[in-house]
Amino acid sequence: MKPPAKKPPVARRRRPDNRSLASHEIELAEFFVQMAGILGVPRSVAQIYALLYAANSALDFDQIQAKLGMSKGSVSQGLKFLRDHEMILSVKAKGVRRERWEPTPSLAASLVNLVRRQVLPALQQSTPALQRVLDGAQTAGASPEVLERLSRLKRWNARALELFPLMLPPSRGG
Amino acid sequence: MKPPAKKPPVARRRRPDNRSLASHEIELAEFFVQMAGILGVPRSVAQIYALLYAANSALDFDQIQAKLGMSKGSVSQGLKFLRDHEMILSVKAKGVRRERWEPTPSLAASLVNLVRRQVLPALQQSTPALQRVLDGAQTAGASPEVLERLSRLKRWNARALELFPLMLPPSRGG
DNA sequence: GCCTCAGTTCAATTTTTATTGAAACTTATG
DNA sequence: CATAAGTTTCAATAAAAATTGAACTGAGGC
Repeated sequence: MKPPAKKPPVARRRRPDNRSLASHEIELAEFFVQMAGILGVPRSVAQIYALLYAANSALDFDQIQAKLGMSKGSVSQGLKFLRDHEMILSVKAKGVRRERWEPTPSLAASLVNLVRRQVLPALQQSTPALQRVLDGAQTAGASPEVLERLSRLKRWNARALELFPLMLPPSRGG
Repeated sequence: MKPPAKKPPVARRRRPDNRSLASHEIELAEFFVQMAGILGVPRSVAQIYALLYAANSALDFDQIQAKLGMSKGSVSQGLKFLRDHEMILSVKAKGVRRERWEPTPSLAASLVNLVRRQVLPALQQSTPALQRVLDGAQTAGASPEVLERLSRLKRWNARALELFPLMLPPSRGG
């Protein structure tokens, strides 16, 4: 587990100093980076999202790269992640090739999506696995307490699978 | 973000082969490891928990180390983590120095604890931060849309802070 | 009071994950 | 069709996180 933030986390890494960002943009990025950390989303993705979130208008690839001092690769991957999770939308002006990005209206929906994509596949996989575990334990002569624990786990798993899809309609087309 | 499990994840790392674990114990460990991954809990911790979860009786330090083929350091830190999050309990027989461990009765409560400890401090910190962001944006002449987004974020943060403590009584003594 | 056992700490190391950047790919457009 | 803008890919590299193990601590027993 990541070391729980000891003292002043003295910036050891050579990060661009983002002179072009206003202080409130920097602070918002810090907020998103922290939240993203909990969800296992990389810093660069959170930074991009924060930038778009606080922007008065949609931004294009190069603006993002310049403002954050980030490599093309990171910007591309970050935008892909955000697109895939329906957290940003492209705003196309006709006659303009370049895509411009802004956050989707509902951050809430995006977050639910994000969590669902992490958790659902795991839950689905584990349904048969937990059954096998229970069978194995029974065969191996596990105590009644252990069998009870394992059954409870299996019931939970099943219930979570039922409940999850109700949180929000799945993304269309997926 | 961790590469999303490409092909057969051919075990590259030299992990102990745990010959002494029954197949259902191994499969349960895999389940817990996967779930732990989502919560950002290290593999070794999940393995220890799984071992205790499927054990017919409480296990001591050396038994855990032997069964999992893990270093003393990892076992010590893993047990500390599990203790700190109230996921295991020590069962003391008198006249015996060595501590023996078993899972706490409620995995649910433990998980809520775990999540709360990750999220609550972040939410608390961000309350003033988000206010500053909003003020800064206002000063910097942000558009009404941006100001609206930021206010919504702030309201959410506040609401989450209200709601969280209701999930379960906080651990006593903390 | 010393010795031993049980466990902890933490610097060094290994493993995993994120980021970079140059080359490759993909269209719109002259 | 050639060009070039816009973007993606991916091998190499950097950074972060987990694990190890040897030195250390401290509670009991003797």
